[in-house]
Amino acid sequence: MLAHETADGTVAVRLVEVEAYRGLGEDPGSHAHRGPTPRTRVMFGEPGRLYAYFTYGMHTCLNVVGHAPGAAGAVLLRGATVVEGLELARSRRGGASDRDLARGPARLAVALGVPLSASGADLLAPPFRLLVPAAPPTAVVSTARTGVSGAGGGAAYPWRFAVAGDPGVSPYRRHARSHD
DNA sequence: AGTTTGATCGTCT
DNA sequence: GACGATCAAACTC
Repeated sequence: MLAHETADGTVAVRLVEVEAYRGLGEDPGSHAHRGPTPRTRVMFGEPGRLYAYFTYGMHTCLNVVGHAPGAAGAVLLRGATVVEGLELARSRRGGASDRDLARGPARLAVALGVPLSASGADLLAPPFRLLVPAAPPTAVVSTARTGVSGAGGGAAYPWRFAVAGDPGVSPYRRHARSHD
């Protein structure tokens, strides 16, 4: 579960879909594939931090940095259901259905009210709160990652993990520009 | 210094 | 199912 507190209040979500990315040549789909850059440097640092990036000219997506010592990597938060601050999440998402409030990585960032500038923040300290449920979900499925182009998008990297059948899981989409 | 591309979403058909 | 929005980072001269 991840919570974020602002002057407007607190929104908390239960994460039901994530994707894993690694760095340094091990994972062609990762932003950290070619080593650290100003944007991705946080992926090479302390686990438990936020890696937020801006994409498609208008969207912010959130990752939790997490990897073995000396490695690099992060987990993209792709889908969630709102468990606290429902009214605030609704107002931020302007008219979307309750199911769609945090169903998708960019929607999730909007619902939580996390700005791009928060990248690098410690998710274990205020205004954030990140915790693992006492009873982890049992029916977790792994599939190919969503929207990833090139070699990282195939079945070679089945690093998308979702709670089976949960309404907060986003629909699978293949990469927008992969034609045949 | 110029070009390309995207870990997406909402809207329209 | 298809497409446009919109811009920063990364890549190519």
